[in-house]
Amino acid sequence: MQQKKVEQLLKQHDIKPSYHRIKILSYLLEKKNHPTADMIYQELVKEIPTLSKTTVYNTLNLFVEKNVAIIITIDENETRYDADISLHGHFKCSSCGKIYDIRLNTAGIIPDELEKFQIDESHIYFKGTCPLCLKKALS
Amino acid sequence: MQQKKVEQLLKQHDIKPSYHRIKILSYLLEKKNHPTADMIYQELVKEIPTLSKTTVYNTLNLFVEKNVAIIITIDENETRYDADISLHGHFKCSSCGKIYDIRLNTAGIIPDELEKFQIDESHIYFKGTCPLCLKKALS
DNA sequence: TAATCAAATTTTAATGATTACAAATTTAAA
DNA sequence: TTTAAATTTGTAATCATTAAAATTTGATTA
Repeated sequence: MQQKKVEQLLKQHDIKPSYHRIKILSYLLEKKNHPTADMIYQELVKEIPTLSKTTVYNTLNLFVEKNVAIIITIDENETRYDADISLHGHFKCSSCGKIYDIRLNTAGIIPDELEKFQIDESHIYFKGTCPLCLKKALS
Repeated sequence: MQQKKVEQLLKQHDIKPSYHRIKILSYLLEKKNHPTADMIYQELVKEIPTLSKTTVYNTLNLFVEKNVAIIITIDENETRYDADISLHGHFKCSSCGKIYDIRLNTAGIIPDELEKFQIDESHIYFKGTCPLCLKKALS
């Protein structure tokens, strides 16, 4: 996605598109790797040597608050971020650590039991071993 | 559940039923409140003044390893535990903090996309406001 | 009963992610 | 150009969890 589009996306969500914010959102949108704050920091600090980790945290918190990104908690003590805010699932491979996006048949996903509940977020994820790692385990 | 049953449950899972382990598992089974390690510690230390928090952590880790309990991660930095190891969902109320168990229609819950994946764990949870808090908000 | 040994528990200290806070810098408006 | 507000930075603090070593417990055997 071009920088222009990223700026627009930020503006649409009421966020002033500063240099760092554009960089961080671009990272999320391009890599689609559900990174931790630290992964983002480690990558961007190469380009922006003055970058502070606090800025990464501040920015991510702002993104979540303004609905530009969502938090994914699959493993304890490992907060990850995703700029795909649509309802979708995840699969984390315990072997290689990769997190896959899973398209869900969202019809009938909300249990009747929750009829009287106000649902703000839905999360579905799986853990196990991905096909690539299963294959490797055989050889 | 009587102590005898709890002891049996531990033995069935290859865990020597020590006093502390029985207490901690009983807590999980009776309260069904998806507690954090600290919640368990704060409650049990009243009865067992010498109890150490490390013991609670050690025990919970053992339970997870031996499949007596599962970890529930809904909010970041808040690891919770559940002795109900069956496939079921959760709802956490952002207002009162309570975590509800949700029975799921498990049929067709696994997406076709994961056919070639080996799935070890499935997690489904929702966040929002529970009926009780919705009602309170009106008055 | 006493001695022995492994398992369980405790204590203390370390780690690592995240946040708090104040200072410095940048941006944008007047 | 000046000034206020927003953003970013740096440092220190916090909190959950784990690591490592010491101690206790409890079962087993001599």
